[in-house]
Amino acid sequence: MTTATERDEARIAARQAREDYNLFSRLPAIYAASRMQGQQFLQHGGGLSIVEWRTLWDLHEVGPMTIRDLATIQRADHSLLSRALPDMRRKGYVTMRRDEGDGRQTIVEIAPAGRAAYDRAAPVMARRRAALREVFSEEEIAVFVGFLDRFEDFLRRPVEQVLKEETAK
Amino acid sequence: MTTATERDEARIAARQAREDYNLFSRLPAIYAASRMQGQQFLQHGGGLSIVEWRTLWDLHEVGPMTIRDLATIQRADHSLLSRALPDMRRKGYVTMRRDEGDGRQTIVEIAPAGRAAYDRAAPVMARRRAALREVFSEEEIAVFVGFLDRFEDFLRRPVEQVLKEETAK
DNA sequence: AGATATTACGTGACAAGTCATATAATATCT
DNA sequence: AGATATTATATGACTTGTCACGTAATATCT
Repeated sequence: MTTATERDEARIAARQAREDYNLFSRLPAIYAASRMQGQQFLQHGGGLSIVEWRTLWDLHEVGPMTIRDLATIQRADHSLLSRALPDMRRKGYVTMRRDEGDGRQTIVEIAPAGRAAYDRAAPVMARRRAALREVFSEEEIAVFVGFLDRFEDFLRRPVEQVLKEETAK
Repeated sequence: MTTATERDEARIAARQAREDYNLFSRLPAIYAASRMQGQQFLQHGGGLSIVEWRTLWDLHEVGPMTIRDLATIQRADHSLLSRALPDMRRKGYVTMRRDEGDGRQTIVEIAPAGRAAYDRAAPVMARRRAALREVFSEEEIAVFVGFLDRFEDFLRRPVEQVLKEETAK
């Protein structure tokens, strides 16, 4: 706690250096930078949005899927896909049909225009991934992903559980 | 590339497992989970939003700052703070005054109601950070932060530079 | 067979980020 | 002293996430 009444550049710099080690503080900027960079790469590869790219890539690699399947692979809420897909259908990128066996489900499939858009963006995005592998070794990525797994497990613990453990101590 | 015409659960599972090792794919969900969990913690600690909490914490630790200072510490665009602060002033959390020496700058200072809101949220958020230290050792956090630093450096490289390096090869 | 529970998707509402642009104030240059 | 360049903030517009809720279809139970 400070009783400082005037702006103090040294304190500002110290605060920033300290927050560099706060994982919670680091994520917003890194995530935003990743998204912005991804969007810029896609601008060079045909102009797809991040969600469009991700979805076409998934459909291209896996084949037809439900909205729930896409949400599961992308670790996102189904509403994100539910909202994006009608526009993608309008652009001719995908087809959407109700599943004959289960009327609740929608089967999404890549369409020729989507395949073309995928073909245009894929080399650019592959270059991005290759460039990252010049910065991190395969072993380092494995360790990094291990940290992310553990961090995500922590983030998904119920808040009440985390707060209750303190009371038990 | 697949020519699959039917939904295939094994392919879906394989795709998801593979994307687990794609750092770009991992970030959106982890960032969103961090934010949602942070909001839930704050609900237990007085109801501040994430941006409000971060800002009050910074002002409490450092003292008066400009909007640019806050944006620098939080590694965020100045517009995020510029937008949040008038509401925080309206709630009595902060005061805002033009700098006498430089009329372009706004000096933001924590106010009594902000200090009270900070005091209520701080123990809850401290518990969150303490709980994370039970999951990661200090050494592991240092390595993790090193990876994040390198990743962020990569993410901030101009796209043209990354794409040009391929051409040079 | 009918009632109840569960699941899949669509939509409302919102938070939190960014980039771009405009305005005002200051710094620098000639 | 005046012109030009730079900087700080405010605002427009947008993207991408989530949670909550409603509707429709299916699964399960009695």
